[in-house]
Amino acid sequence: MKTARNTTAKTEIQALIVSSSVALSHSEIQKSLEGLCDRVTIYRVLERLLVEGIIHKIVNVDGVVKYAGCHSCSVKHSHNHIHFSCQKCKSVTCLEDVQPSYKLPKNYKVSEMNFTLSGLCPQCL
Amino acid sequence: MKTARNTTAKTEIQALIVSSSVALSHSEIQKSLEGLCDRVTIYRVLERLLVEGIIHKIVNVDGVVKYAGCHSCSVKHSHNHIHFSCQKCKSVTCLEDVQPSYKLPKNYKVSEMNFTLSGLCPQCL
DNA sequence: TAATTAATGTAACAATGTTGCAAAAGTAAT
DNA sequence: ATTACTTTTGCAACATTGTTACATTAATTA
Repeated sequence: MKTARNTTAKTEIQALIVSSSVALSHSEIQKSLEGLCDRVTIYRVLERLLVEGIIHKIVNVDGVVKYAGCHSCSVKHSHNHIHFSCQKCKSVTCLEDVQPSYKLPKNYKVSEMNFTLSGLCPQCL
Repeated sequence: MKTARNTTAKTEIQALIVSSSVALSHSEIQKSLEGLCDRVTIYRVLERLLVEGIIHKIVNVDGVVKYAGCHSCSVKHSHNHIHFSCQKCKSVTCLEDVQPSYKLPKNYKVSEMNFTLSGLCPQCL
């Protein structure tokens, strides 16, 4: 059977993302790790953490892909929360408590939601 | 002064996007044009159409960048509408009538909204 | 029709992401 | 601790998407 292994790369990357208050991009992670492992390894570890449900992936409004830890998914793994993207410092934050409402268009079957607000975060305001 | 010129590339690309019921990606546009112009020209024409406010840019939840015509922006150019992304046929549609509501988090200044619902579109349902 | 300059094609480059394969490193059993 | 097994890694190569510089082409105006 296939058993997952705990490697330095995985441990470090996971700790980095989970302890961060904002979502991190691949290149930001790479910079933080300072050559601990290869570029490709980071991609593969991220993929693994996604599958394991430890982190989730966010495509920002500018197309930059970021990763954030799953803080409130311990019981049910869902990501129907708003993300806030700061136009000044480029940070992406999960606003886990904000649940938007909308009138469901007919004949559409919704299975996922992706809601990002852009503007200025509290730090940049 | 700088005067815009009507070229074949611009005319064709604009017609393609405006007449399409779904948002189109760069590669989809390139396929449709069948070598009418270079890859780079398409990027430049798209940039021009964006600046002129004829089309708008959508970054889909999967990170694919798409372009759609501005149908209801004749008076005021705003794009605070929902987009629907079909997980089966990969189409992205503007649901211009749907306006979501949400409780604004304090200390955040919102200037833009990006809301995409994923699932199955009427054609794929 | 000629002059002006916007727009294009080409080539080169950068960033991001994926894949195949051999080497390295966890894990479990001896 | 050593061995055997197989996951994970590093490397190289490649694909896609997007940008930039520069010479050429072509749209507009006089």
